[in-house]
Amino acid sequence: MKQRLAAIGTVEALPHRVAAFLSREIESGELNPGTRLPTEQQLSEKFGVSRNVVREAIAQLRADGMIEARQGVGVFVLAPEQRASIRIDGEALKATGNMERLFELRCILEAESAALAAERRGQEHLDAIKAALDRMSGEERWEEGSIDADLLFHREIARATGNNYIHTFISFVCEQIRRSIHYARLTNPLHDLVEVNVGEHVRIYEALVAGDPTAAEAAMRAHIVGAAERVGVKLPASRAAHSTGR
Amino acid sequence: MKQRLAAIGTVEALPHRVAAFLSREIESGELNPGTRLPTEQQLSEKFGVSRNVVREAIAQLRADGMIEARQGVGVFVLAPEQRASIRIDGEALKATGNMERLFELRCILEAESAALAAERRGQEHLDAIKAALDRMSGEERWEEGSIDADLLFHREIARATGNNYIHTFISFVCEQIRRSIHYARLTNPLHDLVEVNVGEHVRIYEALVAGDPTAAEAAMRAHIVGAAERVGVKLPASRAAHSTGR
DNA sequence: TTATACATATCATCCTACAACTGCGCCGGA
DNA sequence: TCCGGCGCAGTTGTAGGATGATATGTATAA
Repeated sequence: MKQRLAAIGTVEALPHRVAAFLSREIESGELNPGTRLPTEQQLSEKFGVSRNVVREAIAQLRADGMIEARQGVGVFVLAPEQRASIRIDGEALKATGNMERLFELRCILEAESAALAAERRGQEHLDAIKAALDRMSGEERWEEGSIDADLLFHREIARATGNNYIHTFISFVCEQIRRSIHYARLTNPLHDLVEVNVGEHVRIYEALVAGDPTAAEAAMRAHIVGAAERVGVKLPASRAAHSTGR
Repeated sequence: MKQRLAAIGTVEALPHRVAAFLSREIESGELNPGTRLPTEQQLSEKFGVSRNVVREAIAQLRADGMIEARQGVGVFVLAPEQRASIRIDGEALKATGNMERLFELRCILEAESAALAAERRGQEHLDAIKAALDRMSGEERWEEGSIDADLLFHREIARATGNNYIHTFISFVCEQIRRSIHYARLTNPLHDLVEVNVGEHVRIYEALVAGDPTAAEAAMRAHIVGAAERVGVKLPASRAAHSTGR
């Protein structure tokens, strides 16, 4: 039985499509943990691809810890708790495509990140943050380079928390933001208020230098609300104004 | 030029070993972002394996967003910030201090999540949360089933925020937590204080029913600090006590 | 009944060949 | 000299067969 893999116009690689198909089947619960997948032979016939392609697809799923292959026996679906690694990919988030929600998450993460950074930052962190700030200020308009510098500024703050998980998460969110910005530019003209943007960053930086968690958090919240508005997103007020004083 | 892959006693699959080798080279900075990897042919000769094995290794790295393959050109190293996915593997949790950092991240996400959920939850959300709570209470000891119910409780709260990004992130962290619990159980005996744990959850639930964001956030922070302590992790006090009153 | 040997199924690896794509240089014409 | 088309070499992508390694079930013999 041959089965067409979503015949989109895209030239996406075959292994990726097979992996995505199996992945959906597993996530949706059609294939319960513990069940055995069809053999490589059967899968290659089912999808109309070579076994080689199937093997690469399985390699991807196995790298994600979603399945386990036992030589001479078969390939089995793993339960979430016995997975060796976990992954979030950008595609999963793009589906909702809701910039407002993305900024909301960003606000949560970065506000706390700023507060933690204010308490824990060392001189080297301040230097790195300052360097990013300077790069940002040098730009005339809000171009690609200044977006880079902007996001670097935020990543450096995350790094200053000393918590690698926070750093990883914020880096990830920043990349999503970058893509959203690209998209937003196409739909509605951005207000290139460079000086406003830089001013907000300066206030965050000053709070970090002062080692004042409360001020850093407040400045960060204000900045993200502002940044959201500049790309045409309005955050719910209740959360935006949340816990600025503790 | 043949090169021996770390000849550990383990019978780990060849593709995994190749992927690990390349991964280390990239992480350590020996291969800068933008540089081209040797061709599949060269790699297969270098490692003394077939090209097929090399391809599977590359497939894994590509799934991690670490490299990018362009047909007819070559395979290139991607910069960390342009990776399309984030991944954390279980081994990393065993490093000292990682669990503490993980709980710190969890505290940030879940505290805000609880506050948002208190504002936005509908009746269906409350029902789902209550169902998880009941399942948890039914258990005598802190067994696998109650851990499932516990994490489900938290995921349902995340879902009640109506923000899919938050839900995805918290689900991700929850899986890490599950694993850290498994690991903690092996090293030090857990205090099976079921009633304490359930009590903390009840207080969160009540705050959600009441629609009180402040109380929900406080209850969640108290719970996570308590949960961390029960697996032998002490969160920094400054953050644990943060902004419980706003 | 039990234990050993065999047959089978399946994944793991290797191999060769070809297709698809890219970049670059060669070559002919204006 | 300049320029554009065209083919060639190199690289990844896909196909398919062959063989080795390993686990599982089965049949046979003691």
